Amino acid sequence: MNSIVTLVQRTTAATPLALAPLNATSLRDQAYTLLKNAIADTDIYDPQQELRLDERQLTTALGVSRTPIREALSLLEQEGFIRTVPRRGIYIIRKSKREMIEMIQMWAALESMAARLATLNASDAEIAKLRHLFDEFQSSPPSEHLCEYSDANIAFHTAVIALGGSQMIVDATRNLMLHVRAIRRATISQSDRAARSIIDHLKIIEALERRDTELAERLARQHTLDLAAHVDRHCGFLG
Amino acid sequence: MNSIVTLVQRTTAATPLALAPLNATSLRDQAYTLLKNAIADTDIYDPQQELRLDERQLTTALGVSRTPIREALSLLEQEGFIRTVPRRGIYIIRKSKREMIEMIQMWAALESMAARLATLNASDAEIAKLRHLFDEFQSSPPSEHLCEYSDANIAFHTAVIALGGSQMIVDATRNLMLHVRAIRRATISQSDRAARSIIDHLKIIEALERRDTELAERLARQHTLDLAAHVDRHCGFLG
DNA sequence: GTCGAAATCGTGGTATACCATATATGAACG
DNA sequence: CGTTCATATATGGTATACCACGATTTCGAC
Repeated sequence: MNSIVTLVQRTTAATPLALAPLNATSLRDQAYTLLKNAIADTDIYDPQQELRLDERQLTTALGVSRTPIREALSLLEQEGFIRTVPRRGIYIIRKSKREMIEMIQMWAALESMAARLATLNASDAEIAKLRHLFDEFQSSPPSEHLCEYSDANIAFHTAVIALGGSQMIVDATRNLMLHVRAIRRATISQSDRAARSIIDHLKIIEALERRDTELAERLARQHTLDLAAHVDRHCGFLG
Repeated sequence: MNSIVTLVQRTTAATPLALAPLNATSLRDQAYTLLKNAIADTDIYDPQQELRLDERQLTTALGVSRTPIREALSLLEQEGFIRTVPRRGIYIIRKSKREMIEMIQMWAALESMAARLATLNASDAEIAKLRHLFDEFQSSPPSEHLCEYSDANIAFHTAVIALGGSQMIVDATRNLMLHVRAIRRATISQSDRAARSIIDHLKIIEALERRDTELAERLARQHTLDLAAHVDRHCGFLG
């Protein structure tokens, strides 16, 4: 592959918006992002879903050699999204119920710590923005637009974590999110979780506003641990 | 490299103990483990320390080609141990003070969650073993053997996390440990932290034994947050 | 002697060929 | 018809050659 082709490829692929970081990212990173998004958008808990990846096939699909593909797959394997079995293939991992619960518990630990830090470090303005996130959902019951509510739900938790101001926690939570998202989609429509969820969220916001460190931490933790308990009871379809 | 040489290399390198998993690990994984340990054993906060790695140099040192080396380095980069700068080199990362504090806070979040889970799920026998870990240090003051105390200190925290029963938390904490270990080594000898540390640990053990979920969680969190505050005050040598 | 341009070199990124071996396939033999 | 062993094939692992590009050095002009 000569330089012109390489340049064209990079230019076209690295311009999802006009504002590219000026430096073309490596093919490895592009492949990594692409594959990660693809996996995140796949309903891996559909029993019909094909979970096997093929290195050679990906190279032709993405138009690059095996090297950057393999490096990207190595990263995804370390993050627990895929598993490579020598001489068998590369498979997207279906998380077991136990693993899913552990991830939610870990999420609870990190978000509650973020809530604690938020009461100590976040500005009033930042906390106020959090409340605005939910204004639109107070007017109408969430059962009418579950899909948007699910997005707002995720946005709320992401915002709380960002409020904590710890980049380390933000990064650690991002991958957990991708794993848990599929389950959250499935559980939000069950029973009356959406309504209860809003109440919980408002209480968390109030605790943050009052700078009640212990309460905010406890509420954030318990809210997510409730999800873990719910998954434990009602998600038998997980391994 | 022919097959015999490869076989010999694998056999010798994969036998730290007689009980190898029967399947020789890949060169990538061997290089990964080797480099990770090497970095962990390096005093990266010594200003004199050379922090630059060289791919080609590593290949001759380990006797393998660049490919497995590069894949191993990719993993280490994702874990935050190194950073590759195109056309400049690969550098071991020195964590800033802020990053170090964030890691300790994250540690606090995860260990306190593990303590919570331990009160709910661990057996009495497992908790009892935790107390035995510290029997030897009750007889003589820890100031007399700080080095061993530091090891025991790490062993205690690792044991609490294991007691939680969450493999996810155990894995997430393992890398944090490597990063924090260097600092813990430096801080344990300062002031009277060792003595206070033992008192804290005993209180945590008591809470676990009494199955006091909230207390165990709170003590574990506060103990580690104290370390974060200590680093914040006394570790100006960090970036 | 100094500044700048050109050549060289060093380094990470990529492509590709080759290797080892588990699994699959099928033929031969009972 | 079933079992077994040899061959083929597929797949991940590794080695290596090449490339692009920035840093450094070198050399020449002023």
